[in-house]
Amino acid sequence: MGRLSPSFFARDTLAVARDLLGQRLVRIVNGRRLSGRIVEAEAYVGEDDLACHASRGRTRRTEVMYGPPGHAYIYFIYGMYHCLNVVTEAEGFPAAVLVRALEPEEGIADMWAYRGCQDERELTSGPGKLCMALQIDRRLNGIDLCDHGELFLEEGEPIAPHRIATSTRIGIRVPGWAAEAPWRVYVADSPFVSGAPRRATHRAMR
DNA sequence: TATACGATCACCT
DNA sequence: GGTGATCGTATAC
Repeated sequence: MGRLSPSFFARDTLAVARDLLGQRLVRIVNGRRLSGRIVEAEAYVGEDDLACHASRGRTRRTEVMYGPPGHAYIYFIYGMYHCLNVVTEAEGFPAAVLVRALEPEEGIADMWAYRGCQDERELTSGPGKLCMALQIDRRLNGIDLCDHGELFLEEGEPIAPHRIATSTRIGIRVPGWAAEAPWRVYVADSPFVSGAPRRATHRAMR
């Protein structure tokens, strides 16, 4: 399987978010492959987007988002969870896609152990959950996903456009348009998106 | 140095 | 529907 290349990520962030649906996130742990197809993602775009961590400028934390596309921006949140993003757009412009949910494929037995849950839909149906299931933490912050041995992205089958829906981003409470921007994309009929099962409230993309 | 809070989750009613 | 856990980060003193 081919890996996604830097040119895939050096594009408009919303386009990257949409095109990441169906691609395979792969993590190697103890020589074993843990993987799943991406079914939910969110775009965070530049300093003008108040929901984006870079809205407060360039700091040690946000440094990676200003760097080259295709690198991993991994942050620690709520004292106990990690979230995985992929840096997008040209180097120097801070933007990234948050990977919010996967459909588990390989290494599911290992994911059970790392997650300690009973329902397969709970393994990777949220940004914090998928980082637990795939043993992703800040030690991997800043790595190049296009050239790394233990965390990378492989080409998967594309998702048909009529299966893709959009919504506002989850957990965003900021003033202005950022809270209303429909920059979450997900596979509408997947049981593995966060919060599923849910009623479809947003129309599919054209 | 001190403090408030978050791109979440699990468990409660 | 609601809330506590738990700590790095940004920001204020």
